[in-house]
Amino acid sequence: MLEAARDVIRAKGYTATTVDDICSAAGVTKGGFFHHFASKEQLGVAAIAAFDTMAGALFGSAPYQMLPDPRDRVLGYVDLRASMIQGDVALFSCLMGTTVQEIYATHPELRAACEEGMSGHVAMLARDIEAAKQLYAPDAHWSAENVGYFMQAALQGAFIFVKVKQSTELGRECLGHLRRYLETILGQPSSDQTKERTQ
Amino acid sequence: MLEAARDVIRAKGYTATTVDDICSAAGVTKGGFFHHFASKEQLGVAAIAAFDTMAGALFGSAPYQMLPDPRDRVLGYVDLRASMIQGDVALFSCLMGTTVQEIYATHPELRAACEEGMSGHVAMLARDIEAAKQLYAPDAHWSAENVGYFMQAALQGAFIFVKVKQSTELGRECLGHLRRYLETILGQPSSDQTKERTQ
DNA sequence: ATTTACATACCAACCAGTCGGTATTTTAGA
DNA sequence: TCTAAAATACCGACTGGTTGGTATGTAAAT
Repeated sequence: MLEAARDVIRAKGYTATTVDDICSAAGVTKGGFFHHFASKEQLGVAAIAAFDTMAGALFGSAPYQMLPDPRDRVLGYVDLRASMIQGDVALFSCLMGTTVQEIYATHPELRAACEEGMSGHVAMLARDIEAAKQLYAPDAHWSAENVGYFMQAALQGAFIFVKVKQSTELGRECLGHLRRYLETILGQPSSDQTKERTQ
Repeated sequence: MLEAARDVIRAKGYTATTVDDICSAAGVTKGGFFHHFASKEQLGVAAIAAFDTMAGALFGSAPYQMLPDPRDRVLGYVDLRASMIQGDVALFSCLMGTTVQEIYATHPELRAACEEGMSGHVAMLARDIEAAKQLYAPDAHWSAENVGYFMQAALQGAFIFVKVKQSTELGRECLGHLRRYLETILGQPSSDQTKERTQ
């Protein structure tokens, strides 16, 4: 049911998604729906929380987490996200980024759920960024948390352009620029895989 | 009427915006509305076209366009956008970026209108980027158009985080990172205004 | 006289949420 | 262990309000 909501909302947007849409996608009836959720908004909050948990598990157990160098982990995150940009955009885009655009001013609880999920994700990234900064750019005058937000902003923006231009390649290329920026501020990488990444 | 649509849609999203919302915001009745527009979707297309025209005029006549160095014009664009990130997010965010998130899969005409507007905007940017590349990074293996898309992606993502975190400062800081990236790939700037921009 | 620019009243479809009821599972007592 | 009761899970018809869009009318402009 939360999975059905996740997929339908990413495809149609939160407001355009009806409770009946979710019910038929999940194979339940309206009575069953409102037995579990007090309102459509509460389902949204639950779906966002579930999405956040899933994302945390996905990236927390990703292979790049095993890399010893924190800079490699930061770049590994970007590479993994780039590799996920393929196929249907509704299946790899971010439920929170999609939802918050519509409801930030009208549904405070949903907005708060998005904020918690996204801030937590950035905090996870910021740990590796901070460690990499200590190693490679200790004197830089940017904050790790801020770089984390910029990474997510570039990612969310990439999703938007995948939707506008209907091109996953464009999304991957945006992440290529993000990667090059991170390489720059975290010092030059040891290998020369940089050139390959940037076409 | 198009202005009313522009502001209401940026605040509530396209789907949640009702025709009555726009009518009361514009001081017209429903009859008047449907005299000028065949449907809600057609109004959306017209509002996006008007928004695009306005944006083209705004940036086309901005002071930074007079700068002789194309690199300064690219950075001037980013600075202008950063300076616009203040106050109510509904008044400086992008109608197309907001709308396309919701309707990319359900309203093909609206999506096409967003694509045309955003691609055109990127093309405008790409001219200056290309000129700056010729001057400062002729051998770089990125395309000016691609950098333009990345700039817009970072900008759109910054808008999302202003909405999520309700902080215009965060948005400006994201553009600070974008600026630093552009400085890097277009060569170091002659003046030392870089440090000021990055806090 | 005809078109344009609006207004008013209205409609059919749709929406989130309700309500009474039923099947299933869990709990509790003998 | 068997059973009564209570809680839970789920169903599907219904509702009151809303929505995009229409039909009809009117005043001004061309």
